[in-house]
Amino acid sequence: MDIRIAADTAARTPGRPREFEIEQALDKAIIVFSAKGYHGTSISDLKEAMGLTAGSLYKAFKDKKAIFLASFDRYKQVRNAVLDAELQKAVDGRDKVLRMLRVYSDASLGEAGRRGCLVVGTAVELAAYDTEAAERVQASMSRTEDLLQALVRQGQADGSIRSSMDAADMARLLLSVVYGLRVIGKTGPTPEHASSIVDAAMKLLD
Amino acid sequence: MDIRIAADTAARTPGRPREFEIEQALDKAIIVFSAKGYHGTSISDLKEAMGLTAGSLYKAFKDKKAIFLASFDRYKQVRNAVLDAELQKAVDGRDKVLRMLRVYSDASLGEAGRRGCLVVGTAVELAAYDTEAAERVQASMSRTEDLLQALVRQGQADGSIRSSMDAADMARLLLSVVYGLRVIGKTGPTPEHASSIVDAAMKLLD
DNA sequence: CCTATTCGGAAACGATCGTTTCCTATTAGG
DNA sequence: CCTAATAGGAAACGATCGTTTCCGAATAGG
Repeated sequence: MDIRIAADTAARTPGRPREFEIEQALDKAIIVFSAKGYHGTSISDLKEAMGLTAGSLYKAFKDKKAIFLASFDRYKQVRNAVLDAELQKAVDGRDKVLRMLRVYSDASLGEAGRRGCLVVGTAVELAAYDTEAAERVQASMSRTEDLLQALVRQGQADGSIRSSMDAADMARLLLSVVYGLRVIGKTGPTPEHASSIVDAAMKLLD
Repeated sequence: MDIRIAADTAARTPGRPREFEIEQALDKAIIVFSAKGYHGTSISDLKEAMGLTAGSLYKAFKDKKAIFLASFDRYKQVRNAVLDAELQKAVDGRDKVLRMLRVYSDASLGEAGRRGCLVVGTAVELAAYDTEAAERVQASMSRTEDLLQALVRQGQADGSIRSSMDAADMARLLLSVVYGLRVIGKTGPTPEHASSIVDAAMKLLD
């Protein structure tokens, strides 16, 4: 069985092999889509940013929409990895919430902040009339809300977060705060500005 | 002097008079721009929504960008009027904050919520590379933040809001909450969902 | 009444959009 | 070594984009 698996992983697809890494190309696409939005990004923009010709693009992806959705999925994967790594450093529930807020507030600063969040961007630009985009946004938002709620519950269980407020309500408010941070980040707040929002939000946990 | 003013207001411009009201047309444009964004809205979309031909559009506005900016300004004017009317009903500072949050939360529900906020949409889609759009977004956000801060200070002065937290910090957090509400509204939260966010935010004032 | 000016509307403009085609290059398998 | 299959790349596709032009209709001022 090991042999068969080894053979499978070693197996190459027939024909000329691709000369670029899909994920690296998507990382470039994410930057363009985040800054200019879906409709504001042309295939020419993507060709330049990803260093590919139209032929290679359309062999790797069905159409522009597929490039966008793949970028969205890759974005979620990368951001979730950053978040998970940060959460592992936390000592209790309250610390986890704090670190999560800081991940969002850091992402809202400077160049990355002006570039923006692909989830927020997709929600604002596409969710109203594109079902596929709306589903991914909805799933992403639910996931983030659920995570926040779990962190709050953990903090309430370990005593680091007050239990006098419903965890679900607290999570929804914090969800609103993090997306708001991403919106405010588009016009470039100062680090002090962003961290004051995080600090104020944390007072809710007392 | 009264006579001169009356003559001025009565003065008509030469040539054939315009057959539509600019502000009514802009109200239609706002709906389209909010739902589909700037780049997602074509001149054909605007023609259909506003009930105009390209000729009339380009005689009333320099170009597509000018239509958008005029829509943005009109949107701000309309929303500010709604907000001001609501604030006048309030009995104290805390009540003003509550009513302001409710104005945003109401706007985030149902069809209007899915359509979205033109300020948030412009921030997300255009602010990163369009200076003119970024300036208006920045001005709008600052104005909203300043208003929130003034309301909080008023509440702290009349004793309806706790003074143990800095008004500027509180205002920034609430600013983040209202923009977050608008983002969440794009995927259609339930009224209970939205009002639970408002209720949770109000607990910050205790 | 005549002239100047603006509007409404249809048609047409070049530019750019997203996408496809076609040819060559490069690989795997028999 | 030959065949099948895929990738890279340039050129070209029809469609749609934002915008302009042109013409008849409607108004104000002299």
